[in-house]
Parts: sequence; C-alpha cells; structure tokens
Amino acid sequence: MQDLLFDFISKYVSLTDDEKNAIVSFDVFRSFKKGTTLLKEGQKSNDGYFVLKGCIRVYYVIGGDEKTTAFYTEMEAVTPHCVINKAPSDYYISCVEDTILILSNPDMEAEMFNKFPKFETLCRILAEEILAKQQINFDEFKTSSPEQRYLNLLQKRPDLVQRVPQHQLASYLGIKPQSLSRLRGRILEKDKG
Amino acid sequence: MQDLLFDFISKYVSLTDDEKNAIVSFDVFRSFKKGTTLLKEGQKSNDGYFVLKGCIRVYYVIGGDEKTTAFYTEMEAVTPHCVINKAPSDYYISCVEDTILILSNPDMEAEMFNKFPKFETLCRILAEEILAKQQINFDEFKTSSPEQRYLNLLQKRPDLVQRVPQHQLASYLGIKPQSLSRLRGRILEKDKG
DNA sequence: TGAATACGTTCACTTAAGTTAAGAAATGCT
DNA sequence: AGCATTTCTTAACTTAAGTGAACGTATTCA
Repeated sequence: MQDLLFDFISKYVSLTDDEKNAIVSFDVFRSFKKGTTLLKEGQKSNDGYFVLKGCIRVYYVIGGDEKTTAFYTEMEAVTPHCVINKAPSDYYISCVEDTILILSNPDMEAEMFNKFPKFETLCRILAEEILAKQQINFDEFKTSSPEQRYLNLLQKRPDLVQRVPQHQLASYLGIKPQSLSRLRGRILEKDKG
Repeated sequence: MQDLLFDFISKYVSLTDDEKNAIVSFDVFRSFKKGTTLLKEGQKSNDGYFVLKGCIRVYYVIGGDEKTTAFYTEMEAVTPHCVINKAPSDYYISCVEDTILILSNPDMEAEMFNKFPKFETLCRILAEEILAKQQINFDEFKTSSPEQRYLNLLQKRPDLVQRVPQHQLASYLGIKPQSLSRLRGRILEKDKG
C-alpha cells in the first residue's frame, strides 16, 4: 500500500529511505468504510486527504438537498477549505466507497518541511499542478453545455460514471438528476438514429 | 509601485532588505497598453503574471468566438497552464486595461528558491490559498444558476461588472451576451415590482 | 469626420433544463 | 425474506437559456 504513495511521489522528487521512514513514522494510513463522513458542515478540521484507494466526495447541503461538487479518487489529494482558512467547513466530505486515505495536517507538514525541505518543494509543485488542472477543468465547465460536460466526463473519468450514484453525478455536472436521465436518453437516441 | 508588491507579500512572509533587493534586481515590473496580447493560443511561454494594476483576461477561441474564463485584477496572480505542463497554450491572455504586471518564470523562481527558501514557502502558501479559493469559486458556479452567479459577482467583484465589456462578462458567467442582457432586465423588473 | 466595426439590447422562436409528481428498480436493514 | 428507503426514470408542464436577426449606439481608425 505504501508503495503506491512512494511511486506517486517519485514522479516529483526522489526520496531517501530516511525521508520515506519519516513519512511512515507519522502513521498516516487510514481505512474508512463506505458512507463514512470525514468532515461535516460547521466542523473545524486540520486534516488533508490523499486517496490511496477508493473515492471520497465533497458536497454541500443547500436548501435541504445535497449538491456534490467534487470527487477524489486514487492518487488525488485535497486539503479542505476550512483547513486553509481555519474556519468552520461549508461542506461535507464522505466516502463513496470503502477507502484508504493518507491524512495530513499543518503541524505534521511544518515538521516535515523543517526536517526535509524537499517536502515543501513537493507540496508546492503539487499545489501548482493541481491548481493548473483545476483551472482547465473550470474553463471546460464554463465553456460547455451539460450534455458536453457529461460526454467529456465519460471520456476523462469513465470510472466515475460507473462508481458513483447518478444523482450525485448530476449535481457534479451542475444539473438535476432528472435532467441527467433525460440527457442520457437523448444521447442514446442520437447514437441509434 | 514596488511597495504594493511588498505589502502584499508581507501578509505571508517577512522579507529582509536583501530579499527585497533580490526581487527588484530581476527587473520584473512591466507596463502594457490596453488590448495587448500577452499570450496566444499555440504559443509556448514561461511567464507567470502578478497584477499590480489593471486587469488581464483569459479567453479561448472556440468555433470562431471568444469564451472568457477568467479575469485577474490587482493583487491576483496566475501561472498559465502552458507554463506548468510545458505545452503550447490552449488560450489567450490579454490586457483589458492599461496594466502593470510582475513577470515571473521557472528559472527565476528556481534561483530565488535556492537563494532564499522563504520564497518557496511563499509560493507554496499562495498556491494552496489560490487553489482553495478557486475550489470555492467552482463550487459556487456549479451550485447556482446564471442569475445567481451574476448577483454573486455583483456582490463579490462589483468593479468587474463596471470595468469589463458585457459580452466578456457573459461568457465568464457561462452564458451568451443576449442572455445576460435579458437576465439583467429581469432583475431590474423584480427590483421595481 | 465619415465609414466601418464592434457592442449592447430587444424580439420571436427553438431547445433544453427546472419542477412536480408518479411509479419502477435497486438497495439497505432487521 | 420482506419491508422501507433510496435511487432512477418517465412524463407533463414551466421557466430560462440558446439562436438568429434587427436596430441603435458607441468606438475605431483611415
């Protein structure tokens, strides 16, 4: 399991055994059952997440219903907004599947940055890379219709469409579940005709 | 002008005079006339931008027309995707107004990170903070209607609505200029009634 | 300064998403 | 296994965005 992490990191910086051991010594690997809530609205937390296996989901509760805005799957990382700005969370995070995560928090990061500056480089590069990807994602979202967004998702993250409930996918696409159903029907019709 | 930069940085890390001089020595302050194109589709570039004064705009040309996806104004920074992934740019960046920018590039950053590790900390914190803001932004976009997005923009960046042409604002809101016109009329009606 | 271009608004019409409701299918739980 | 709940789909109707066109008003620039 740890190898998954170190293989991932090796794409960005090379770690000595010392550095690897330092990570392991923090004992950050955690397993969660499907449905587990990791973060609640109103809650303060210091935990960042890196998904080793499984899928977690960010959602808001607005006017009584859930609005899903993000899914994180294997080798994706997220530091919740509430960790950055030290305020109560605006949203929930829960496990879509049985999930294995690596937890991080600012104290642990500070200690690591101090001992091994290389880790700060890693985090900077990761943040910059994720930010750039996020921007492209947002751009695509803005410049396309719900139908295009769905087709795009089928291309880019076909696994998501399988492993995630439709109604959660719908709000991820910025539409209602009924519209997603209809839209899928429309696409099937086109493929036939 | 430089003070604007150093005041901004001082919110994150404190710089010595040596460090300030190092920045200045890179001679990174640049002025551009309204309408100047900073980056073109297909072009490779290494420049990141920090807006000291003015406004720059990111847009795609899709099927012959412009889709504006971002505006950066005073004290906002952007590193184009093409700089991160070293590929030709998918989009254009141009100046909405006469603009003063600070240019950065990976070589210069590497040198600074080397001499003053504090700069890497600054960049990491900035990237993390911008990423968190961007995520909230994206979440708001996904969970609201074009009308709500416009009202939200009026609240959060009222200046933008003034300084930017309507048709550019429209695609920024994910809709057509005609729809923005109509939508604004609708809001005015409501306010009256 | 005058012609050309770009910009914003309005309108009529089309298309697609939101809403409400109902029912079928899948899932979870005891 | 059987009941309850959640999830997905369908349908009819409403609302809003997309489209194409027209028109008046800046802006640009030769």
